[in-house]
Amino acid sequence: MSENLKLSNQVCFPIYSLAKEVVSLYRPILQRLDLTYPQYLVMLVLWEEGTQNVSEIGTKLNLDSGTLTPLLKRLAQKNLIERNRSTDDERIVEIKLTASGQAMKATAAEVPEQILNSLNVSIEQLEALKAGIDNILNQIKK
Amino acid sequence: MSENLKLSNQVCFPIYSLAKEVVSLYRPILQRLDLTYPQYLVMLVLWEEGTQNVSEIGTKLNLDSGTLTPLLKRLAQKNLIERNRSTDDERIVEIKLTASGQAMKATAAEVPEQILNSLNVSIEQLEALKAGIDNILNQIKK
DNA sequence: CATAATTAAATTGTGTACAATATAACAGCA
DNA sequence: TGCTGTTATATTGTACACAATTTAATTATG
Repeated sequence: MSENLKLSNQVCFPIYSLAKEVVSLYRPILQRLDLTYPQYLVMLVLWEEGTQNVSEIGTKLNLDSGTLTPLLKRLAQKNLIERNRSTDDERIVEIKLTASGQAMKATAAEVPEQILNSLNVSIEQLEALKAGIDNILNQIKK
Repeated sequence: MSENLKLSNQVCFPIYSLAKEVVSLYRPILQRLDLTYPQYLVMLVLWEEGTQNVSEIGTKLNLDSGTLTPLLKRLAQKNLIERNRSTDDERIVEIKLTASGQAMKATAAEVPEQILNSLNVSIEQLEALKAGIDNILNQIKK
């Protein structure tokens, strides 16, 4: 196989591995908040943008209702969010932070710093990686 | 939050998204082989390196027995591999390609090219991304 | 040699992911 | 109004992913 052809394996597998590594870097840090990484992503969306419906969250995180519905039920069970059918359009479920969910934002503010520390990489390296990834993500979406 | 602190989210989420995108690029292509991406990775290891035991595969792919045992049982059910306890050390399960699994190697040879095409990115961009990812992966492992 | 410690897989339980389908609600229109 | 098509979410089924535990086999040690 030519070197160019091997390249797809040599890039795709590291992407797959890196994503798992990143999630496992978050795991011990988020454990203190009793959150998984996808749950943390949902909370980030709600902290940044306030009440959202399921499909808005799904669009922002690239997750469908088959993933989000049970995840959101778990967040509701932890009393971090409320799930309410819109009275306006009863197909829509609005996801709203509870006081407890809102309060968690302050504690969670430490997470990025802890991740940056455990990533153990220079800002320049991160910027370069981000540029490379954004580049590919944009190409793929076309 | 400072720009530097935001950076971890701005890098980690794209990594997580890109990995999912990559797997979903493989999905339609691997579907013709009736393989998932993790199953394809296991087959690649066996095609490249021959008979391996479970933990050797796990080390190479960063997967533990909780993931591999059921995955390998599915590959065995498709008659692509055989699972045999080593007579030498009965704790060890040797994973060996069947004739059918070996034969699939030829068909699977087209996969990298199809992925490269659907990635729709220049070799240079891929090389740059690979360098960035390998860099971070090495740092994290320390 | 007997027992303790280690090792390799398997199992169990929880939590994503996503395709396919189902359900209910809404919108457009004859 | 009644029907049709669309939309938003939920459900079902399959397949990872990994922590924690279990089981069986091997190795180390007194």
